[in-house]
Amino acid sequence: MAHQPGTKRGRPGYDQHSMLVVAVEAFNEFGYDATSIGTLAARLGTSKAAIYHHFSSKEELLELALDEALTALEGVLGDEQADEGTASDRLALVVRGAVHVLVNKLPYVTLLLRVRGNSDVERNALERRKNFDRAVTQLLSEARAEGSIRSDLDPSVAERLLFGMINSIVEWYKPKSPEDAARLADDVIAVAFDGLRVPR
Amino acid sequence: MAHQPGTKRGRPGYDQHSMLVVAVEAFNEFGYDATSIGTLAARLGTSKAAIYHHFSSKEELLELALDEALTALEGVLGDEQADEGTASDRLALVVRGAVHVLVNKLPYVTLLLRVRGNSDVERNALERRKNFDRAVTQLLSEARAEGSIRSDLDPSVAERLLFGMINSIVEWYKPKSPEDAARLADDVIAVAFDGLRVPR
DNA sequence: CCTACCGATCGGTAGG
DNA sequence: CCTACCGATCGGTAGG
Repeated sequence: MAHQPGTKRGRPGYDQHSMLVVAVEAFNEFGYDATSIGTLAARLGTSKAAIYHHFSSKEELLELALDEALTALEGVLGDEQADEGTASDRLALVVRGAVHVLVNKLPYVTLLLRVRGNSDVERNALERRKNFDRAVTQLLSEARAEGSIRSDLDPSVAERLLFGMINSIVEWYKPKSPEDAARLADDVIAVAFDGLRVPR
Repeated sequence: MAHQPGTKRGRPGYDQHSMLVVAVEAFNEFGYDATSIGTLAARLGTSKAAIYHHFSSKEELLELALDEALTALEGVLGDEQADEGTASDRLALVVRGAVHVLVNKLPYVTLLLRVRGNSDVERNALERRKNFDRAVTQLLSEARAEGSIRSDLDPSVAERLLFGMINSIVEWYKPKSPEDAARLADDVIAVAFDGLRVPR
């Protein structure tokens, strides 16, 4: 910020972040490639040049949006590492944290999960996601060594199925109350750890 | 077919289906929108006009590919309805069948799962997916009424989490042997029904 | 921030 | 007369 907080100078237009919010919405609706800067300008009620005032390229919009999601997800791992509990407890903490990030950063995570690696920005984001998945796989291995996670299945397959379930939330979740998000995290943990079958 | 099977006339080029296979690969690699007919022609080693000989539009390529995935998935429901077992048994049959369709029709299902509804063809495909999901939700309700599925969670949330896990397979599965696909189906059923925790 | 544009490439089609 | 194309180019629109 180059000027005092709270003061407004120049036109009462968009700042970088409020423009990013609209852009990410459009990217999720039409797909990143299919969203032209022209379409975006129309949505914002500005010109294309107005967008290039805040961002140097279409890809910078994508990069900033992906970073928002990845920083939040990586933060969940930071919380976990500080914990003193068993691997199983820390795993539950990561699952709960990831569900909350998905819900709180829904549009950014949605965009992240659709990245395919078609550019350096996308490949970099995929690399950060891979590191996250590796850390969770490691946690699953530890929980398995503890005897709290079933041993008849490969930890990396388990990780993919677990986060396949978690990540799919972006496909259908409609933001409601914070209690709703906590309930969803409980449901995910219940299904992931104990399955759909009635608890025996 | 207008001529005898086995006979070849004209150039030994692509037929509609072999061209579709290459197109679907490209759509999954770059995204449907980001894949131009020109790029496709380059991959095929043909001209754009050669593609338009076999397909009336780019969208017809998408439509035929999506239909291949949807027909296979709908077939799984047909198998289930013929079964005489409990709802729980039929649900397991659908899960196993869906995993096999994902593996056997991997590129087509991958494409289907990335459809966002940006055209009539895409919206029609989403409608057929919704009908599939509705049928599975109904099956989960029946299994719950039977007492075989936990009752502390909404059947439609359960369906979304279950198929979120199943569908995520397209993000990482690399086709290997048929035994491998059967093993994957077993793993999915184990995690979905009994969870990651050690069986008590 | 706007208007006025650029080099290039898009999906699709012509005649042969 | 068929299937399977080619070289060239159309009117519009993309990101910048």
